[in-house]
Amino acid sequence: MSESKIRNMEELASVSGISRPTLSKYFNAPDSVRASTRKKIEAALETYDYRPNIYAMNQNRRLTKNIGIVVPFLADPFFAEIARTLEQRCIDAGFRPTLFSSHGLPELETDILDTLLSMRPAGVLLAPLGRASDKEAIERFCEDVPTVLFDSNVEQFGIAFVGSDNFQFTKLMTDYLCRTGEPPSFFEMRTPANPNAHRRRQSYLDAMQKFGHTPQVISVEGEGWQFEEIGRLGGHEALSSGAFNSNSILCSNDRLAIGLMTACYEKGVQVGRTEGCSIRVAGIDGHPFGRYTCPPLTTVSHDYDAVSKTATDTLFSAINGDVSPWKSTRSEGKLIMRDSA
Amino acid sequence: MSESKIRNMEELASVSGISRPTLSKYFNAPDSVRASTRKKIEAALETYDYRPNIYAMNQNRRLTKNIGIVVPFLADPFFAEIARTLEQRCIDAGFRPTLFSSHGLPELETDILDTLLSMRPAGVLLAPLGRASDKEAIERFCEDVPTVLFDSNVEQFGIAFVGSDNFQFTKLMTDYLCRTGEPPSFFEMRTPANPNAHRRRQSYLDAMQKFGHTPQVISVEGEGWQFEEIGRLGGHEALSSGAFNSNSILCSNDRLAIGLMTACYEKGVQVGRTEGCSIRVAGIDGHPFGRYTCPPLTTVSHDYDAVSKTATDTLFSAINGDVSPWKSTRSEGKLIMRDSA
DNA sequence: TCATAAATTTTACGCGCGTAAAATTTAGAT
DNA sequence: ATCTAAATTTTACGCGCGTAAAATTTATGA
Repeated sequence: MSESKIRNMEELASVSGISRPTLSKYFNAPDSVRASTRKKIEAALETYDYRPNIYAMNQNRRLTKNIGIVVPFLADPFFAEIARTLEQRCIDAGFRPTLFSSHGLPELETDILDTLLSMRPAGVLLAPLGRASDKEAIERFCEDVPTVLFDSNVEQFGIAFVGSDNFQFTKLMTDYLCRTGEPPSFFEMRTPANPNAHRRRQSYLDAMQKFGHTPQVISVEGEGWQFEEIGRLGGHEALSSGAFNSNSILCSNDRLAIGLMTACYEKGVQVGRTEGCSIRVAGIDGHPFGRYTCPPLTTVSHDYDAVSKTATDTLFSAINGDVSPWKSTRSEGKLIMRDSA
Repeated sequence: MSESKIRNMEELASVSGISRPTLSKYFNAPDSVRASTRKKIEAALETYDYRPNIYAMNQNRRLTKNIGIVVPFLADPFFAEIARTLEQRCIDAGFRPTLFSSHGLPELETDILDTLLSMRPAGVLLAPLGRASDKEAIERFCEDVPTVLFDSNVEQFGIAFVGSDNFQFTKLMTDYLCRTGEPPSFFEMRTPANPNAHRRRQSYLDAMQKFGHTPQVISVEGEGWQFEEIGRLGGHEALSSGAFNSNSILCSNDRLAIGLMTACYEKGVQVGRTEGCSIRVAGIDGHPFGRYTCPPLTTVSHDYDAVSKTATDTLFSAINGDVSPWKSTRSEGKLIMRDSA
């Protein structure tokens, strides 16, 4: 009943009859103390409501339980979703994830790495900005902190890369489009933020060649992460000038596709694969909102579970001391057939 | 040249010729030391690359420089955007923001408050889940930590509430729809996650009465934060049964509107305000993707800047000791006229 | 009952920095 | 040159916990 708040482990030791070092051991690994001792501690914990001071803990621990999760652009639902999954896996494994978004800004990305450095995290899951990243800063960071890169690869930094197989994604969709209609043109940003874009273009070219079709790549201007707007403006221009050789358009990513579809709407061009439609539009990424575009967007979805599981498993085993050579894992995607193509 | 890393403030003191307490003072407020001293410190800092241990700092400081930002659902671009703005303002003010998302889960929200408690933050910006929140947990939390609630209000907890004027939002849109076409029906979730929904319905009812029209509220079933899907399914049902008395539909929020528009598309119902369209759809929130729906969504946009500025200013002055009575601030929204209504 | 290993307690030290009070130096003005 | 207030240094203590080593207790089996 003495609801006097416990201030520190010392006080908890006196009221619980357990020594402070044993309490310390308990908080770091409840199973490392005898069952009877654990019972006593947990009983005391219910009466007294005490929680260790994380700053004192982290100051003295060799390694904190913190894990940093960094994504390039959190307002993109794709990253929001992958971040959510990663976060949950870290919590389940007993770590404390902290989420950061670079908001598309290279300086901010570097600042975040700086902040992370001072947090002395056990590990970091980093999706770099890509082209705009300060690669030297990332390299230096990876030397100090166990880091798994995901989504987009930058050299062979960190302990591993985990992402999606962009070649398989694009080939899958190119294949589908060729089988069900005209071979597609490819719609992309000329200077994409994300290096995956180059793999996607190349994979499109490879697939078209393999199928014996003539490829066409439409590269539109635009910088930054406002992909929808870039797609819309570029789409207007391409449609006006009759640039598309095909009535099937494969977009480098879903957000670009959403923008292109808006341009089509604004130009009165019917999108879809049914009668009366004059253009098919497909994307890549499995964007959560793709289901609700009009028409719903045909796309290739990332395997969020596989990517996040591989990324966290790799990081956790590295934290536990497993030293394996640098490795790249790329998950396959699933075709999501909807009405846009 | 002696690139030997500085381990702590003590070592920096010896190499810089400045005493440790003065260095401590510098790191807490660079302007609090003499200009000449600051020069010396900053010169040393460039040669030796040292950064204070945040855990040791936070352990001893009366108050940390941490600020928690909690949103109910980060995959919603509205919250991603407001979180981004808040984050930036905290950084600019010299604080260290940490971002959390409840992911729509009440237990997670409580866990986050627990985590925050152990971080001893200087303050917290909290957008609660709403109806599903553990109100007692929030109340207890607010007693211990200076907290500004935003987006959706829960009682009069914390030091203030900052949000949008949902009455003004809804009235503005209702007014617009009445002036430009048939008075709207109102489309909402029967059991909304967010309490703002009730204000919006009430405001719709008030406005309709004021304009002398008969209101109609369509409440659709569905739980959780998958608003688009709820809107789509509810939309299908309403369209099939001919439930709508009006050809103008005001949706309680943009995501619901996006779902309804998808339902319209799937039913072959033309949305828009031009010739040949049979239904107008409007939303509320200024959702970033509303510009790219087909047709683009007419909506009322939050004043992100005003909300985030008021929220952070309120919190910062509270942290600085200003004790003012609980206050609620609600910013007005701007009508964004597009093609859907 | 006794031996043995495991768990726990005791004891002691250190982590890196905040902070307070007193002693000293410095800057700016007289 | 002298004075005064501000800045700085010195000195000293504490924060809450990790961790190591030695001493002690406990559990388990023979």
